[in-house]
Amino acid sequence: MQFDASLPIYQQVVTDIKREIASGTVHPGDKLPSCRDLAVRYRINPNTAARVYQVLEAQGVAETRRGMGTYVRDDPQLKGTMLREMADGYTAQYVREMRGLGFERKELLKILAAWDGPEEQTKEDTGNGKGKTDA
Amino acid sequence: MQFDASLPIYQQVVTDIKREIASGTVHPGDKLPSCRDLAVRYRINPNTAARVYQVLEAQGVAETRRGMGTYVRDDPQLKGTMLREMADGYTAQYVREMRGLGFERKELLKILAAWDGPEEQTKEDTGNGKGKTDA
DNA sequence: CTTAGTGTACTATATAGATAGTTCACTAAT
DNA sequence: ATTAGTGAACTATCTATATAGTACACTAAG
Repeated sequence: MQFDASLPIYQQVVTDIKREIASGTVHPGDKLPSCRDLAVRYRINPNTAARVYQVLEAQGVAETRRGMGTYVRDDPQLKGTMLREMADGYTAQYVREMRGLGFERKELLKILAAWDGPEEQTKEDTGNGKGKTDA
Repeated sequence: MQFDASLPIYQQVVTDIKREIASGTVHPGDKLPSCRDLAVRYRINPNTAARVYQVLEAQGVAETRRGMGTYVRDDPQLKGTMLREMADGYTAQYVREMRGLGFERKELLKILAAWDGPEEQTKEDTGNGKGKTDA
């Protein structure tokens, strides 16, 4: 995983773990990696990894048991709640940004329907621009 | 304007000025406020304001003439170029985020079509949650 | 020339973030 | 009791950001 320099690393890792829960890759009750393992996986400092778990616990996403590890909160509704929360957050931000540029919802639908931009780069895909917004 | 603590202020001001150009509030050739005026308008430090113009110049959006001020580059295509650039950037990010949550384009269209969430708060709008994503 | 307004450059201070390294406290297994 | 693995708590250093304040160089207008 590569980090965006304009956002704290620990926040990006927090978001990534929440994404894994929301998308069903990690489940409520699952044990998360130890601070030291997490640091290795994301190539970050163990202190930064510990901070990730402190934030997740503060947000009610994870539970920490000293000496035992950190676990995803065992709440069957957790996945659905987080999926809705994150999707709504992304959508609200997108609509806000596009409105700031002068686009109304109707135009957003047209742009998204025509969107074929950067579809997951693969090895063979040399990534020629292809078509984007023609508005 | 209020700033997001998780992003450098100068970057947020840069984006705001580019948004004004893309949406047609400010036009190519227009004179931008002086560093000191900009600092007053955004309630930031004059040094931070100067940095904003350095970034805008580096990005080819503005031209600085020492002793005279900073101007939006006088290119008739600038507005269109920036509008496309910013809209594509926002859309690409949105699609990427939602795909990470497991949503395909078809679902995005449904979510956006049903979206009525946080429409620009006005004085009368007390901001009750209203309906959001029901996925 | 003088003045006002411009961008630029510098010193200094303060804070947040990230790193490195060490140590401690708790838990489970042996 | 010992050991290994866990989170937590420190000290220290470094960088980026933002602030305050001062000074300088250039431009146009008087």
